[in-house]
Amino acid sequence: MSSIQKPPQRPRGTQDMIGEAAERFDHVVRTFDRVRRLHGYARVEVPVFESTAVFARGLGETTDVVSKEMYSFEDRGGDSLTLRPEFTAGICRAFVENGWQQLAPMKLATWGPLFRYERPQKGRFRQFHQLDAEVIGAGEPAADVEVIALGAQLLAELGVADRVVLQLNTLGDAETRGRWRDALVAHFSGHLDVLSPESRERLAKNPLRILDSKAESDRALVADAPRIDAYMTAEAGAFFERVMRGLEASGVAFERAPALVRGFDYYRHTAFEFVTQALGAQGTVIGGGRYDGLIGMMGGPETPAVGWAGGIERLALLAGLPAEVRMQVAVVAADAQGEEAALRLLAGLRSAGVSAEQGWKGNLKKKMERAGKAGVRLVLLVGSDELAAGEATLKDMGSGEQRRVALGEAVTAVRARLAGGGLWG
RNA sequence: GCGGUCGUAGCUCAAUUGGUUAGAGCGCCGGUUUGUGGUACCGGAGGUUGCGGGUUCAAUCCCCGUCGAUCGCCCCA
Repeated sequence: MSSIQKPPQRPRGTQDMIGEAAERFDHVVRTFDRVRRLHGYARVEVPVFESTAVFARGLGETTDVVSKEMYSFEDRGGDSLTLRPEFTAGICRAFVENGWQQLAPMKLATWGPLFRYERPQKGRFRQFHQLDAEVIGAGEPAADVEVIALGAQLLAELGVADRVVLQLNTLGDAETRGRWRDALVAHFSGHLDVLSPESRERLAKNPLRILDSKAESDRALVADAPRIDAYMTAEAGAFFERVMRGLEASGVAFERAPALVRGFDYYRHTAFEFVTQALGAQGTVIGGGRYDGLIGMMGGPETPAVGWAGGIERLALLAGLPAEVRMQVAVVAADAQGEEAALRLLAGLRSAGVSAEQGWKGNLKKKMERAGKAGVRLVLLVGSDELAAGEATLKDMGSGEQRRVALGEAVTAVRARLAGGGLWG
């Protein structure tokens, strides 16, 4: 007889969550869902996997995500598919495919799992989860302000705003970005001998990246590298100016981060990150920017857009535990005769909107013990004694007091007690 | 993909310079007589020391590999 030799193990970089971790995760998602409604973002659902080309073209062929981190596979029909490594490209694909430009401007929000084949670390997983917000079809700086304000309020509602700062930069328009890039390449190319190996690599792939190099040897070079402001077109400069003014008017604090550069090729103009010191190397909790060229590049109508993604695991690590959610009432049958009455009470409580659990395991003592551990405020007890009088016993687990109530009024009595704080009796 | 640290019960950790039945707290299960929880007392289950090799009379401890976690790099949320 053969048996499984080793119990299966969860794949590297994935997680099983229960208890506190699961509650924190859920708390982030629920807070996001509440706040995005306040801001008028509609829910959008897109597939977890797409044709590989959606991401390969959208993110830029040379980015790490595309060149070595995608979970790509061939399905049985021979098509190359990829588990989504980010949200934006898929949403844009949907926008183009379904002709959503008729609905523009659209404010969309979603959340769910993403996949990247990376070496796991604290706050970095192979299956991870993001919140996502996009404003599509709006080229006005007010849209940038709008979407950033959503992030700011989310952080405030999660109670982490004091540990997170908003770093803001602009990459300018296509012309600005191109000229600045050329200047940077020229600057760094003149000092190849000093440049760190990592940055020499970046020079070819994404020279802007060198600006936030952590290598000691790059520091001096970076310090006198050309700054974007010198290459900014008048239009791009004015745009950024209006974004900053808008944030100030919205009460969103930020700091200018001239070295902030985002990874994917599609970013233009505004780039921003909400960053914390509290999570080590993975300090970016929300990141995003404007990507005016992406939808046109995908074959759709030229459509400006801005958006961001937030790491749920990272936010959950920062945010405190939500207020404890506990069962309000436990219904307990004292003996076999009380079981049906207990089920009736349970159903009555639940349909009246009272969270209720039943004790079904063990003797009465055990059931009470479990009720105590569950932290319920009240216990409704029914057995043959109570039934003989058409009543149930209502017990307050805080004070230990108990009294009889008529079966027909038990639900009302429970609600009054829960709402009340009113005196017993 | 690169470098460092770590891996003992469900959880947090112990175990003298390698030495014989690997311990504790918490948690879990049961009990302290009859229909009542939280505190207290008693008892119990649970570990092939991540896995696989090697050195040794003897390995949780030393060596190698592997898997996983963790810190930094890279990248990014």
